[in-house]
Amino acid sequence: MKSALRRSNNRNDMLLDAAAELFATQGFRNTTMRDIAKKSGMLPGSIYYHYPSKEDLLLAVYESGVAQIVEALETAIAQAEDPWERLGLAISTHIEAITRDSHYMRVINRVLPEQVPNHRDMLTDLRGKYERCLQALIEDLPVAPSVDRKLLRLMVLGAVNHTQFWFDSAGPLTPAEVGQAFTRFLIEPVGSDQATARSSRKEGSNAS
Amino acid sequence: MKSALRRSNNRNDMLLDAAAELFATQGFRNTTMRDIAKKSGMLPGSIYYHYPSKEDLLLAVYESGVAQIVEALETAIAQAEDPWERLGLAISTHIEAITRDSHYMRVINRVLPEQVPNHRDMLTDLRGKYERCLQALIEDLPVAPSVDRKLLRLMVLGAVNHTQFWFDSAGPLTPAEVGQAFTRFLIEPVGSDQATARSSRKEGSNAS
DNA sequence: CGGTTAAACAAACATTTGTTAGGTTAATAG
DNA sequence: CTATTAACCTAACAAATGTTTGTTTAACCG
Repeated sequence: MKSALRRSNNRNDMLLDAAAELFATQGFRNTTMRDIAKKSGMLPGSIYYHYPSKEDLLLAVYESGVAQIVEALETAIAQAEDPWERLGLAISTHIEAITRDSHYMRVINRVLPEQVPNHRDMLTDLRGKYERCLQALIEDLPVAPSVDRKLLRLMVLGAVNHTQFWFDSAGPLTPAEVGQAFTRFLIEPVGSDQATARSSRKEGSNAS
Repeated sequence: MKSALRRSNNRNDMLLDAAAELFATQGFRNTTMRDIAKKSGMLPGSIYYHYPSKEDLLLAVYESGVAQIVEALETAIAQAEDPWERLGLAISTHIEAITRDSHYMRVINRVLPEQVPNHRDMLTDLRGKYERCLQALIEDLPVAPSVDRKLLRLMVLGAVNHTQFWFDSAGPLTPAEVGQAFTRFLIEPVGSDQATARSSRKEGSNAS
C-alpha cells in the first residue's frame, strides 16, 4: 500500500526554515542554494529531493507564511468587537509577526512576485489573500461618508508593511503600542489643537 | 588647461537612464550588465569605461535620484505656507516622481542598501537625506501634544513609499488628490465613535 | 531479518554573471 | 592636417549559480 511515508529524520522543516530566514534577511536573488543548504545542514543537490527548483522552494515559504499570518490575524481580531480596536489588533499582530514570530512573513513583504517569474501569479494571489484580511477590516470601519475606503486601506497597508524597515523589538515601543498609535492617528484628528480630549483607550491583549 | 572633456557623442546619460529604468523595474540583482548594455545600445564591456563596477553604476543612479526628488520636494513645498498643505504637496510630488517623472526615484524606493555591500553606507545616507525632507515637514505640523511625531512620520513615509505598488497614472485619481486624501485622513477624524458601522458605505470613488 | 525506498550525498555540468585586456574609431585640439 | 584620446568594440576569463546524475545510507514495514 502507498502510504504517505515520511521518516523521522526528515529535514524538510529545517530546510524550509532556513530558506525562510535567508530569503527574509537577504532577499531571493541574493540567497543561493548553497547558502540554504549550508544553513539547513545539507548539500546543495539534496534540496532538489524536496523541491524541484529554487522558485518552488520560495513558493512553499510564501504559502506557509500566508497561512501563518492569516491564522494569526483571525485569532487576533476575534478578541475584540469594536472595528477600530480590531484594526489596531491586526496591525499589532502584523508587526509581531515580522519582528518576532518567524521570518516567513518578512519574505512575503520583501520578495516581490516579479522576482519569481514561474510562480508570479500564484505569489500575487497569496499576497492578495493576506491583504484581503485588512480590506475586510477597513470595510467594517465606521468612517465618514466622504472617506475613500480603498485609499484608506492602501495607506494603512503601506504604513504597516513599512514597519519591517524600522521597528526595533528592542526599542521602547511594543507592537501593540504602534498599532494603537496608528489607529488613533485616524480616529482622533491629529492636526487639531483640542485633539487631546479623549486620549484614553482600553488596553487590549499582548504586550511584551 | 585640463578642462572637463566630454565629447558630443557621449552616451553616459543614456546609459544612466537605461540603468535606472532596469533597476527600477527589475531590481538590482535581477538586472545584468548585459541588460543595461543592450538597452543603452552599448556592449557590456563598454559600460566599464564610464563606471568601474555595477555597484558604482547603481550609486550614480541613486545620487541622481535623490538630487531629483529633493529638488522637486523643495520646489513644491515652497508653494505653500500652511504645514498641512505643504505635506500634501510633498506627498503629491513624491507620487508624481515615482509614477511619471522618471525611474530614478523608484530605484531609491526599491533597491535596499544591503543589496549593495560596497556602497551600503552611502546609500543609507542618501536615503536619509531624502527622508529628512519629510521629517522636517512633520516637525512643522501643528499636532496635538500626545502625538508621537516619529511614529506619524514613519506612518506617512510607509504610506507614501507604498504608492509605487498600486498607484496607476491611468486611474481616476491624480497624485494631488491622493496627497490631499492622505493628509485629510490625518487632519479630519476618519471615524467618529458615534458613527454607525456600515451605515454609510460610499460606492463611487475608487483608486486605479 | 531482508527488501524497499525515503532521504541524503558526492561530484560534476551548463549557463550566467561581473569583469578585464587589448584593439579600433572618430571627435577634438593645436 | 595631424596627434591625441574619449568612447566604444571585440573577445574572452574566472567565478558563481541553479541544476542534474549516479551513488550511498538508513528508516520503516511485512
